[in-house]
Amino acid sequence: MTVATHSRTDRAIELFHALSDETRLEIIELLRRGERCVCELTDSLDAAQSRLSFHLRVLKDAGIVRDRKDGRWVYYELDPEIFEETEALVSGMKPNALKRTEKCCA
Amino acid sequence: MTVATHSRTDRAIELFHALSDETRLEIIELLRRGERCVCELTDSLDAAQSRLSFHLRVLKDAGIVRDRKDGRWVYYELDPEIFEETEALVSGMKPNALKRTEKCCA
DNA sequence: TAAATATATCAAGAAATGTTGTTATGTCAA
DNA sequence: TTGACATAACAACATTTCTTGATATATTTA
Repeated sequence: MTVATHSRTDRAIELFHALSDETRLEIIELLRRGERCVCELTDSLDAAQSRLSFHLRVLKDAGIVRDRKDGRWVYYELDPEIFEETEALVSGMKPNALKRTEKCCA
Repeated sequence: MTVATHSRTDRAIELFHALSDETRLEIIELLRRGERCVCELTDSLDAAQSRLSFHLRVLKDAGIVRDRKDGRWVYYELDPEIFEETEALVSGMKPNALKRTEKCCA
C-alpha cells in the first residue's frame, strides 16, 4: 500500500474527481443509509460487478469510503469525516476578503 | 446560450468536474483576490492562451466564474455564491442519521 | 474435495477530456 | 486604415478515464 505525498491541490483534485461521476454519486447516495456489500450495490445499480469494483476503488482511494471484509462479503460504508474535509476545501476557495482594486492591463 | 435542465446529480457532476483539474484550481486561487483579465492569468500561470481559454470556459459553464468585457480585455471573477451551492451539495452527501442496522446477504 | 459465490484485478477497447497550434473576430493605436 | 493585441473557437492529436469481458483468489457449502 502506498500513501502518496499529496499537496493540498492534489488532494482537492483527487476528491473532486472522485465526486464527479454519476455511478460514484449513486453509490454514495446508497451508502448514506449505512453500509452495503458489493452484491447489494451491484443489484441496486444494475451495474456490472467489475464496473462497481472499479468505482469503489476510486472512492476508497480518495478516502470517501472504507471497506470491511466479512466472510466472502465485503462491506463498504461512507467515511463521514471526508465531507468535513471537502467542505473545508471548498471554504478555502472562497474569494478573499482582501481583494485588490487596481485594474490590470490598463 | 443554452440553459440545460440539470438534475441535482448532473449539477454535482458538472461542479465537481470543474473543480477537479489543476489548472482550474490555480485559476480559482488567482481569482480569490479579485478579478483578472485573461492576459494576467496567462502570464501568472505560464499557460498557452488557448489552454487558458478552454479552462475558463469550463469554469464559466459551471457557473464558477463570470466574465466581463472591457475594451479588448475580458475580466474574469469568481461567483461567490457557487461555493455556498457546492457546500450544500457536499452537505447533502453526508451519511443519513437513520441508518439501517440489519445486515445484507446474511 | 469440488462446485458455487463474492470480489478484485487485468487487458483491450471506447469515450471523454486536455493540449497545442492555427485561424477568426473585435478593439485599440499609430 | 493598417497593424498589433486580446481573446475565443476549432481541428488534430495526446492523455486519461470508463466499460466490458475474462481470469484469479478467497470463502463457503454440498
